[in-house]
Order: sequence, then C-alpha cells, then structure tokens
Amino acid sequence: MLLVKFLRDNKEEAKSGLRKRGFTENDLNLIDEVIDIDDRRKKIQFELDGVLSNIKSLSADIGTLYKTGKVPEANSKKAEVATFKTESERLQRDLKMAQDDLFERLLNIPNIPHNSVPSGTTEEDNEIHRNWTQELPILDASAKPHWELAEEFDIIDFPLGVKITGAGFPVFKGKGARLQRGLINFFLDRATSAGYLEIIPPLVVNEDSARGTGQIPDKEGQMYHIEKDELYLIPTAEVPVTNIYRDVILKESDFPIKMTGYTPCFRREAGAYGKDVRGLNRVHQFDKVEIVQIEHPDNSYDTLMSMLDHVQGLLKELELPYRILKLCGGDLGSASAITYDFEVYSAAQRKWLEVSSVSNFETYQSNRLKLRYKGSDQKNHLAHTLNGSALALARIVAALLENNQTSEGIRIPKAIVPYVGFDLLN
RNA sequence: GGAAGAGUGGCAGAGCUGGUUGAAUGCACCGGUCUUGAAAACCGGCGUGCGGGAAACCGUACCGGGGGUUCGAAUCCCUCCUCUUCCGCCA
Repeated sequence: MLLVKFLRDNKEEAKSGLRKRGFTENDLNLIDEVIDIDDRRKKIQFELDGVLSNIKSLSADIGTLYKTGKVPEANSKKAEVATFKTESERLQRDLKMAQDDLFERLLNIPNIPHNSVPSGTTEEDNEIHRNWTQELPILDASAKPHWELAEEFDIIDFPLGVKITGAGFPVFKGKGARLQRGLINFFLDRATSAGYLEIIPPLVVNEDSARGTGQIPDKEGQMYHIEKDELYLIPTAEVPVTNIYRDVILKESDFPIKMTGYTPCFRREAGAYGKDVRGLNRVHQFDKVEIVQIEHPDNSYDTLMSMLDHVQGLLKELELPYRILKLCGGDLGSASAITYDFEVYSAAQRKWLEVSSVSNFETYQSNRLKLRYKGSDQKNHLAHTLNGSALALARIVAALLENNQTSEGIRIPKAIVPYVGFDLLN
C-alpha cells in the first residue's frame, strides 16, 4: 500500500508510473479521488479532536464540582457534554467512513514501477536484462521431457500424488527425493555463506501476516485457506519470513537484515489448468529456498543487484542455461516496484521455465507491515523490503533432468554431487 | 479438551475501592557535567499513530484485540486472543 502523502507529493510521477502498468487516464482519477478523500479525512479529524477536547475538559470540571459538592453545577455541565457527545459520535462515524473509503481505494493502487521498468502489457514486453551467451543445448529427437524421464527412472510419481492428494502433488522417490533434498541443502548453504540467517518458519499463517505482505487481498484466491482456524497455507516463505518484522521499528545500524528459509510452497493455481501444467511445470506444492532482505531506502537497489548476482551464481553452478528478464509494467506484481525473473531453458520441452523472481517492494509492503526504522533525523521512516527465490525447486529439477539426459542416465552437475551423493542418476 | 490465574512503555514493575495517570519507580538507552580515558556519581532527555503548525510546540487516540456502562475507564461489564500453572491427551 502506498502512502497518501507520497501520492500527494509525487502526483505526476505516480501517474506516469501507473501508465506503464496500463492504467488509463480514467483509472488515474483514482489518485485525485484518494487525495480528496484524504483532505476530507483530515478535516473531520481536526473537528473531532476539538470536540473531544471539550468533552475532556468538561469531564474534568465535573469531577472537581462533585468533589466540592456542587452537584447542580455538575449536572448542568453534564447536559452540555451530551450535545458534544452527539456531535463526536457523528464525527467518529464520518471519520470511520472516510478512513475505510480511503483504505479501500489505496488497496487498489499498485506500487509505482521503478523508473527503469519498461512499459508494456504482456510478457512479450518484458526486457531481457541478461541473456545466455552460449548456444542453447539442442537435444536429438529421442530426447524425453522430464515427466517421461521421471517415470523411466522411477524418481517422481505423479499418479501416486493424484491418489494420495490430487493433481499437482508429485511424490518424489529414491534418488529423486535425494536430489530434491540435496538441492535444498545446496541452496541453503550458499545463502547462509552469503550472510543470510537461516529461518524455519511456520508453514501456515494468520490473516494479519497474509495481509502484511499483500497476499490479501491481491492474491487471496491463490492461497489454500483453512477456514475453520482462519489460517492460510503459505504460497512462499516470503510471507512468514518477512512478517517476522511486522510492527517493528529498527535502528539504522540493524540494516541490512538478511534472512533465508526453505519451505514447501502451496498454491491453488486456480484457473491455470490446461496450459503448461504437465509434469513439474506447474504444481500445487513445491519446495523453494527464499532470500529476504530488509534495507535502508538508500541501499535497496544495490542490494537488489547483489541478490540478482546471488541467484545467477546458483544457476551457473547448476550449469543451466538461463536468462534474466526485467518485467514490464503490465507483468509486474502489484506490490513490486521492480522485478527480475530468472528463467532456465528446459531443452526437451524447448521452453523457458521461471525459477526465480527477485523484487524490490520499496515501501509498499513495509507500509502495511508497519516496518520502520528510526532515521538520523530521529523520525520513523518505512524500510524497503526485497525478496527472491534462490531457488524454486520443481522446475530446476525439470530442467536438470531434461538437459542432462544421456544414454547412461542423468548427469548431476559437479557442484551438487557432494550434496546428492551420486554423479549419475540411473 | 477441562479448571484456575495473568496480560501496563525496550525490559522489570506500581496503579486496578473510576476523576489533571500517557501512566510512579528501577534498569536499559541517548545527551551533558566530572575524568588522561572508562566506570561511578550528578543533571537532562527518552513510546506510537492521526490532526494542526514553517518550527518550537499544541490537540487527540492508544495500558493484549474488539465492544459496552459512565459526564469521565489502564481501572467496572461482555467477548475474543495469548501466556502461566494444574488435569486429560499425545509426536
């Protein structure tokens, strides 16, 4: 959520930013509406404070009058309070309405894209930030997609997942499970040696947390909801990990805060059936190691670049062809100011698969989280939050299986051999 | 799941027979005096949101969350949440 003050002070900048997301001139009226409502809110607040102040001092008078036995005077003051009271109740209702109205509209305004974000409406408009410089691997005609390889080597069982749970819940077995576990450890080790604090968070969160990082209301339908207990299965570790700092006021010397966490991620993917859902391409439960940073606004873009480097380093070690896209305005998540997607090339499918998404949310999340720091001016300011996948597993496994298939079996990249305990999967 | 008790500022801990209590006191923290330096001692400062103001500062709200009683509530009532102890169950 953006601050009204920001919209007020940077109206034109906000508008041109939202145009990149495909906002029409008509949509942009929202900004002026918000400012108008906020003006009304301020006015009501001012009046209400005055009325409350009167009630307060009259009540104090009544107290002393009673103490000195002046009951009739006290009673007449009580009558006076009654009229103020009616007025304060009215103003309180008005204030609540203005606040709710304001909040509602503010929720519908996405983050303002960073200056460098290209405008555009679809993924076609995404900009290639860094491209794989080598030739893409070309497999011969007999090459198999990962779901066939998985069945052949009996390492991932899709029908079994259907039996136990439903579509999109694969079962990893034997060397498949071992590969999965090895990759998780590999990613966590790389993150912790880069200075991230390892966290094992709850996999289920309450409504406040889901709201804090913006899953509610933006992506509510994406989460599994446990209605009986009003809890949500996490769609990413970002939610519980970032919420560690909900309602916190940091010192400037606390920056940067770096955390990493491995969790399974649960996504309903409602409406995604039919397209790109084969095998591991899109599943309801997958494993992911996430990196999260909380930064001073002055440093958050340097930090973003260091996170990009971190993720790139992982892909290099995995020897996978990758490319980095800078998302265009229309493809950007609503909370994000800038997002870089990492895709790996899955050679048998001849498809690019998204395996990481690294974003700077600037103050959009911290505003809802009430995550602040005390600046050198002794005032509180919103911190910047950033996060990225490092990395999302299911699709990495898909690319690994496809790209590394040989007549003897699946070759395991050197960097992770120590983690999985074998160099050939057969 | 059942019973009892408790939730106050960064922490500890008063207040809780309703009335200048946003809240005593101690610790921590920040600034200053003193000191070669440090410690100690002493002096001063020290919550958050909203609104007004150029600012100093002022108004208002907040004592787990929400609601109620009252002219007035941290203090009384209802409800929810959390924690502690005891019983039950259990990896």
